[in-house]
Amino acid sequence: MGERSRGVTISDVATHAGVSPASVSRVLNGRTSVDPDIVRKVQASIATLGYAPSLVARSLVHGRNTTVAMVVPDLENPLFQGILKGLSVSAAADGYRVLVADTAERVDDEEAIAIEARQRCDALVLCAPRLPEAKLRRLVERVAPVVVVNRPLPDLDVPIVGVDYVRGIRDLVDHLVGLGHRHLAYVTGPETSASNAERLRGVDEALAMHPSVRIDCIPGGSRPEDGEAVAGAVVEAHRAGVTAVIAFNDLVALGLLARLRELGVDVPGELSVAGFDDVPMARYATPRLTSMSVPRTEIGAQVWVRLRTLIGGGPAPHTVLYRPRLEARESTAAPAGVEVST
Amino acid sequence: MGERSRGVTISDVATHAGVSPASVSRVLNGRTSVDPDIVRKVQASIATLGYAPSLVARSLVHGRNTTVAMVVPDLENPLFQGILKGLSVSAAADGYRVLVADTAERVDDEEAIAIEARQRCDALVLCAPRLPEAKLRRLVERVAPVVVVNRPLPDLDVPIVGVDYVRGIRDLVDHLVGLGHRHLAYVTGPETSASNAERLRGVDEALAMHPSVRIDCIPGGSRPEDGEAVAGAVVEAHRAGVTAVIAFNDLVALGLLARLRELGVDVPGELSVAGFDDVPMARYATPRLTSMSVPRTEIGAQVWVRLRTLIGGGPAPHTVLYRPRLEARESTAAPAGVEVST
DNA sequence: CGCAAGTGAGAAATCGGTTTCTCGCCGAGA
DNA sequence: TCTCGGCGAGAAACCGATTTCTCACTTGCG
Repeated sequence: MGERSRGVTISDVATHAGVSPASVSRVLNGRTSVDPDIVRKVQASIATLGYAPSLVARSLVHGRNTTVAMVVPDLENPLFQGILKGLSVSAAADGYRVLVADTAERVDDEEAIAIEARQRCDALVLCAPRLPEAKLRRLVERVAPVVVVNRPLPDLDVPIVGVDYVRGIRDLVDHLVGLGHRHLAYVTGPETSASNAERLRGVDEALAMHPSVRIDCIPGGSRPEDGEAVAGAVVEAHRAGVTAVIAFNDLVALGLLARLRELGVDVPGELSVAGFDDVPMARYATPRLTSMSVPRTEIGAQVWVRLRTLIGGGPAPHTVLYRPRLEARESTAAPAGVEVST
Repeated sequence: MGERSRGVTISDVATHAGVSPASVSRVLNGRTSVDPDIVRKVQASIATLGYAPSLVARSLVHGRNTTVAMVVPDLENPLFQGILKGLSVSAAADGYRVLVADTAERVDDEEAIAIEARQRCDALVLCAPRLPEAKLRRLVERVAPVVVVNRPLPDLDVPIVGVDYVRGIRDLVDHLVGLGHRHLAYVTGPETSASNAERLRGVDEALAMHPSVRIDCIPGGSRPEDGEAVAGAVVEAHRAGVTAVIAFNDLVALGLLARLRELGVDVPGELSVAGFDDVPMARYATPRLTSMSVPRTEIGAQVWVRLRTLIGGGPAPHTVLYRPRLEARESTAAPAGVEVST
């Protein structure tokens, strides 16, 4: 595969150097000591013939690829991009490469794609926010070693790296309530999304902690278009008393922000808007978008740490949840007519 | 690798079914006709044992991986993300997977990374906007089959898929001149970037076509931070008479836009701003950003078409350049005091 | 000086499949 | 009835490395 000269093999090198293939292999891997004379001859032959060992053949012998796969629903999602980046860079430091498998949001193909991808690699990273939990559990067992991203899977010893959306939403609500808001709205994500369910739990918990606060739900989505589409409903909610809106994620928030401006709604003067994920563009929005920051590349790095342990035969590493950090920017402020008390 | 049961091989299946490994292989691949009885027995055994053939072993025999690699300087760049998406989806349709190799902008490692990535795969996609041309030419020969993205390489029969930045800039200048602007500024990209060089050629050609127009260059960069950083210089240029700014890309333009707003500059009232690439967020900026749209995923798809031809041993496919399409939005308008004539 | 231990290099087995080779068996035509 | 062609299945070679096995040759110590 990797050889440009259409196939110079280890035997070719051996013949050319007048030694056995085994010796060439020894020189290459330096496991045992070999006669300096042979080393020199072999190295010369390698250089002359332009030999590069076949990684496939090596993989066959060693039973591993030094490759891992990452299955994602949509490569265009900034969250997964960040994770991929972090994973790919960390893995590279250990000589591993990452293969991507975009399921194009087709939940039905997800299982097959994951299995196929797994066959090519030593391990798998699974980002499957939409896959029903039962299916996911079955799948996870089949494709071990595997690390799951952003899905709680109680009672399964699969390492998970995720974001504490529940806590994140609570913190975000706290921020808004602290500013003086009492009537909020949450623009929901895709119904089947696991992380949307988490966020809804966050909303519930926040309500429990702030009995005087009300949070309405507005059906939304996960992309900027959804944010634009929901702007009308948001304006209505605003008329009904809502003073702050939390969007499922930043993409939705950014779409919403753009449309609100066109509708003449002043953010944050009339209405506060917050997103989630802190995508790179959030801080360049108008107004700069308040968001909950999640360490995308750090998550990717942590995924790699766990994957590496599993590949090495180590015990299942612990699950880890990152608590999002509030990035308070311009899009959230005290509601009209409320003095900020400090 | 892919087998969960720690290695059930084709021989195990053969033994269990009471036939030869060769027959199992025949059943699996269906090349020649086999006794229906054997087929049934083999399939039963496969199901019972939960057998899955080793793709590595297959690769060794066939001499190919059904995997291609894509080398990118930075996975966080929306352009490369789009290309990766398009490539990955198209390749998947033909049973190929894509391996990513992020060089983290380290030009010096690019060559080694590319070669290593190539060894694992059947072919390579090279995105190397900063690699010096001489090095790139050498590299391209070593890693064939390869498709190059966004780099002109005259007199080398390597298929290239790219964007016609020269033409794009010319069209963008035309747009601004058409609006009435006569004094523009171009915020440059990274000095070593090949596509920045192309854009500069576009600037030159535009100047040649519009003798009365003046275009100043302002050293910039490729990220939003660079756009913010350059805002001061842009304001100065504005004072000196510049009425429209073209940024190296959308990221820079968006950063610039955010900072200009803070500086109290009205866009497009006082100053028009345009970007390049039409990243997803461009249309949600404030004001919605005028940009030159490049078909990111389509480029990825075209890369795959060419790669597939090369892998199949076909003749080097033709190079293709996409002409960016103007997406005129709110961030560009006629300069103050100029009536738009139509 | 002789024998055991140590060293290093080639031969051969192995990884897990595919593909070619070979041969037995069948039916058809002479 | 004999032979030739065709077909199908097992045996064996092969893909390109690594690793174990084997053995000749040193070396060291008694």
